[in-house]
Amino acid sequence: MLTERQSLILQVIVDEFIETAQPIGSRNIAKKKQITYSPATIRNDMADLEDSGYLSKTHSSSGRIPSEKGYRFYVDHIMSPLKLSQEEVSIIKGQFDERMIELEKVMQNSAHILSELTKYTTLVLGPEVYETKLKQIQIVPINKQSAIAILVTDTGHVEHRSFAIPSNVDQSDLEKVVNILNEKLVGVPIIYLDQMIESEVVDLINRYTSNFEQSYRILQQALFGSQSSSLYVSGKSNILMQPEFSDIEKARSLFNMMESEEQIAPILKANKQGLNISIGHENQVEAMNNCTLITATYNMGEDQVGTIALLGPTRMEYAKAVSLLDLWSSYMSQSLDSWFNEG
Amino acid sequence: MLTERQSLILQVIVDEFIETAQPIGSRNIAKKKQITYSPATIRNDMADLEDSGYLSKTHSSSGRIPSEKGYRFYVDHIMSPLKLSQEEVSIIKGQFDERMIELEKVMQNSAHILSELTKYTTLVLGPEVYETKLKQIQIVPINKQSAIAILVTDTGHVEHRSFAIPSNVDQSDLEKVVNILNEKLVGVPIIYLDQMIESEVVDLINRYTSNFEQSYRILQQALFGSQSSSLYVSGKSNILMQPEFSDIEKARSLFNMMESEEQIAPILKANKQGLNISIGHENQVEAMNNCTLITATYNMGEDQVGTIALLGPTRMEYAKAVSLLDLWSSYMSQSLDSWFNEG
DNA sequence: GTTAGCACTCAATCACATCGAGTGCTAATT
DNA sequence: AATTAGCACTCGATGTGATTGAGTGCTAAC
Repeated sequence: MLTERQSLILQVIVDEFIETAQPIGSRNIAKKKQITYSPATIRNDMADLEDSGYLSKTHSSSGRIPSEKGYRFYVDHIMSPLKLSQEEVSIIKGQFDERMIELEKVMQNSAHILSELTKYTTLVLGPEVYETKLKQIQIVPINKQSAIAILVTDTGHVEHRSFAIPSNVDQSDLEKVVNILNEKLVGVPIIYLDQMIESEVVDLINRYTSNFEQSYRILQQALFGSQSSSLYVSGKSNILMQPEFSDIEKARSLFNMMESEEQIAPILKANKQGLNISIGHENQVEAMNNCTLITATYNMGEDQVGTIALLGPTRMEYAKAVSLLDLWSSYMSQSLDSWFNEG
Repeated sequence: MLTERQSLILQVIVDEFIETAQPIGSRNIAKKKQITYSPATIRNDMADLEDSGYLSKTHSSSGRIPSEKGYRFYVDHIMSPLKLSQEEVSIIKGQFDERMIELEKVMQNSAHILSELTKYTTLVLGPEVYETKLKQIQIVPINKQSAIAILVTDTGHVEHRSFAIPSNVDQSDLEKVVNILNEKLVGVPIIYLDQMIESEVVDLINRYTSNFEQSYRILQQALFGSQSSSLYVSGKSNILMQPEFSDIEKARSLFNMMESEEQIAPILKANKQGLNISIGHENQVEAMNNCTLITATYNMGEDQVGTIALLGPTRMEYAKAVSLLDLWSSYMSQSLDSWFNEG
């Protein structure tokens, strides 16, 4: 375990490095007013900290920089939550002051605001569509051969998908099916729609329409095919501002990763309830090996419904990032609660 | 005007520079098999070309690189359209083979495909919503105080917007309004909706509902407020691969520009019918001063409905880019025609 | 009009010296 | 025993020439 003094030195080094991105030497540490020891003493502790893996050097006679283990210790044992400025608090709060109607807009705005406040990239993963409930199904024919199915959920989410109408399916068949679906399925969680249809609706449809097979299968495919997920990313270009990504190659690989939703969504989903910090190689994905990802979940009642995350260099302003995410997710959870209680 | 030989030399320099991004010297030009002159002769012509502004040097004893004027001449007078490979043609064609249902998906895919083929950034601006016709209006109440208005156009575009329901407006009022709107307005171009409502529908609504003022105004605001435009961008990170953007600052300013739709859309719209090439400072926006933007419009019958564009460094593969855009926009126009004739 | 020849320019590269912020270690001090 | 002062040492960063080589412009010859 670290001594009191070692811990203090580690703290100074991490704080300083977060700010300057430069290796820190013993003399500079000694100048800090919290520090009452001579450079030599500090050097000894620094050597110990390096031996136990909390610090490392860029070359044999350079100052020290925190290792991933060092950040980990800082995050777990040293860091204290940052008091956010009045302005920061009110920007986030303001976001939730208006009546929330469309969840998607809120998430979009949130991503934007947080990336502005932190200068990191913000990722917001909304509630899975199938965790919400069906509000209404609509079919809008576009021309003789095609139509659009629109599905609205109780979160105000609108999902739509086009499909071709086979020539032997009459439009009135489709209408009947839609009517039945609406009658029976409104209020059902999207995740249960499939089972529900099989168990309750199939017979009914068969009774009323002649072309059940086609009209139903088509609809099913259109509505329950690949769910468009709800990932909002903002401030991608902030990454370019970080000196650790002045190496174009690193920036490129991160950008490539962020362009594919399929890669990011599972990473965000994998995190547990509450706050999670993944530092450097704790991230499985190689492109993120010199990044830190901080995720926070938000809830609806007891259930975790979504995740928000900040992605930055390992040299991240941990205290600020954590405080902002904490604040945001509590507002968000609260907002979701009142939304569903009033609604 | 340029002599035959000067033009040839310019062509070699531009072609070579496009490929290598390095200044070209007279000896290297002389080695080309199309060239039958000695380095000294070429040097004289190069000096002339520099005097008249078609070439420039990076320093006093370096080879030459094309100036913007040089590119302009190349594009206007030298370049011949590139024969696309069988593969490229079939990738683009394949895109339009399936029956087109949702215009948006087509545009999304197109942006993706073209950025893959060119390694430049692709921007696709879809038909303005107001240029298309109304297919249907729907209102889906989410809870007591809020609802979502959904508008479907004949291009398969789905627009939705949430709004709060004032307490004194009954849901049945809204429904009546929606019914009237649908009866009277289906098939009307979105751009005329506003006038049409004032001239034809207002009286009717007043006759049937008690709370016309609120219900109508709300709907109007929801439906005809800020139109979400339809800009699709793909391959942004390709920019990072170009050596001219290894200067992080330039990359950053481009990224910032591309993050705001408000900045890009007008630029794309400003271009005239057909193919347009804006080289370097011909672009008004400062961030694009070392870029070339090639835009092509696509049509529906006689009317220009949208724009597709490639954004790359001024050192762009002009011939290929132009050929690809030409091919794409002809397929697209054709596809749109058959869509509206069959539909 | 074209080309050979030549002096000249300048970025790029390398070798070398210098500087200074930093270290590790030892011996003195508290 | 813990701390500190002192000192030799390391190594990146910076600066200075020297060298190289790809390029030019100009002049004179073809």
